[in-house]
Amino acid sequence: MTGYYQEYSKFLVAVDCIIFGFDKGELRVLIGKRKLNPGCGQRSLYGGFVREDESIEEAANRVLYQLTGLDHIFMRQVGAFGNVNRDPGERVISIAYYALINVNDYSQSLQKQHEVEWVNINEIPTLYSDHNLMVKKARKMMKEKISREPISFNLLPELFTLTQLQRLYEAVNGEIVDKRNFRKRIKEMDFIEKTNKIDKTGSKRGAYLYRFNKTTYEEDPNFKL
Amino acid sequence: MTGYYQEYSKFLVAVDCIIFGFDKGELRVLIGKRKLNPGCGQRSLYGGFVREDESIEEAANRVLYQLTGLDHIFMRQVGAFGNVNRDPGERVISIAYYALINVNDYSQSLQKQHEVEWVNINEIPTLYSDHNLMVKKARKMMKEKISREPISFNLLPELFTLTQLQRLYEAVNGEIVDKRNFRKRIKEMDFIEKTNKIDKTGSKRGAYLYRFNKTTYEEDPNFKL
DNA sequence: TCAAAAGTGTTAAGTTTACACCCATGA
DNA sequence: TCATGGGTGTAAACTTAACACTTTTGA
Repeated sequence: MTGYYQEYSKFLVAVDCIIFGFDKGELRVLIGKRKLNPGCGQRSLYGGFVREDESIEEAANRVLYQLTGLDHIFMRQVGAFGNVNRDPGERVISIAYYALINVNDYSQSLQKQHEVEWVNINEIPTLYSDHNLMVKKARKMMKEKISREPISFNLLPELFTLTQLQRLYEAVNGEIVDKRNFRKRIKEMDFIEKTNKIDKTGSKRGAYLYRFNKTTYEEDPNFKL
Repeated sequence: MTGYYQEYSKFLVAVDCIIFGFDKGELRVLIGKRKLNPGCGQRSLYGGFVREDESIEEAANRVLYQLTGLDHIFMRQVGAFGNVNRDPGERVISIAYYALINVNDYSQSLQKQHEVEWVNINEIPTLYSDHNLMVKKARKMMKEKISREPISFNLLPELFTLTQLQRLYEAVNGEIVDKRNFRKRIKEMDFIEKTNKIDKTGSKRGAYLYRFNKTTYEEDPNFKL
């Protein structure tokens, strides 16, 4: 023991991830099955313990990488959860992070391997420990942020149609919006660029594909949806 | 050792408090001097280590009580700070909380005893470790919240004038607002009640004192400033 | 009597909302 | 040919912002 603060208690610290995805018009969360005892087999968020040589943010990135094979995932801290008995095994302080990923980037095989599945945000089952609370807070924070900052694009493919983008906002906000009003606002944001490519998978006529231009956004960050 | 998770590392966990006050038209933060080594004597937020028998929220309440002698302080979590080398002594993961108090409730003697002082939010000196970051994030979160929820009253005496309330909003948002427009919006909020008392300390003429009615607010929570 | 803060309404500008039809295509 | 989703503009309602003078009173 070489520390300065020897008289104080130490705690296990974990990270838990609320991973949002958008598919078939639904906002979804990756829910897994707990691999450790106690509570082995219960439905749970995916998480892991923080190691001595990494920051909590690095731990969250590591855990996300373990699960998805993806790097540089958009991620924000939800907060620390530290009730004394929140974990039935032993005291654990857990830091929750939410992440936004494009469901197409996540391989089916890794999904099966880790026994995780996409669950509609409105149909989350009872989860291990206080994970339902974490999901609730993450959802609220994400909803706030998505209307002020252009983070929605993390949930979509690089090229997307305006209808996809609209459905995403509708799913997040839980209310449908008027198509013409929505598109009017999009037109005012120069950083949502129309390409000359057309997506024919969603309709017979086809819809123009758009792209988020980060550089243009940073020149004039006037986002509001 | 009786835990389930024996193979994982444990960490010191602390709480640090960003205590906001409003006085003489200024938004201020309580800044102290660090009592422990390393960094003893440096300017710092007030904090303390989490104990085994308390949640992190309880720890924050305890620390706030130690410092101010006040209970039931309005408090919200800012987030967890967990870089590996954030504390020069030993690895410490710290959870920051911001608190709102009425400066009149805080006795001068306790203030001297703990060697803390109110510092204008725009003149915060370099603080220990990552405490400047914590203050910055706390300020941002508080600013967001104060315009959506009626938390400003925690910074004011029970009875306050509309000018005081306006100055508070101006200090938090960093911009002055039009008096007539401000008062118009106040009038629409029934839970900000005019009393028949008059404060004569701020002007010769005197100004009506108002009060926040929590019950009325909860019946119709239509706050927006 | 005058300096200093309290109190009070109206109008223009800007933003948000409501609303309906034609288009292109594959089945 | 028709069902399906793609694409487009205008007017009314509402919200926000700009703006100036009178009142009260203690020094």
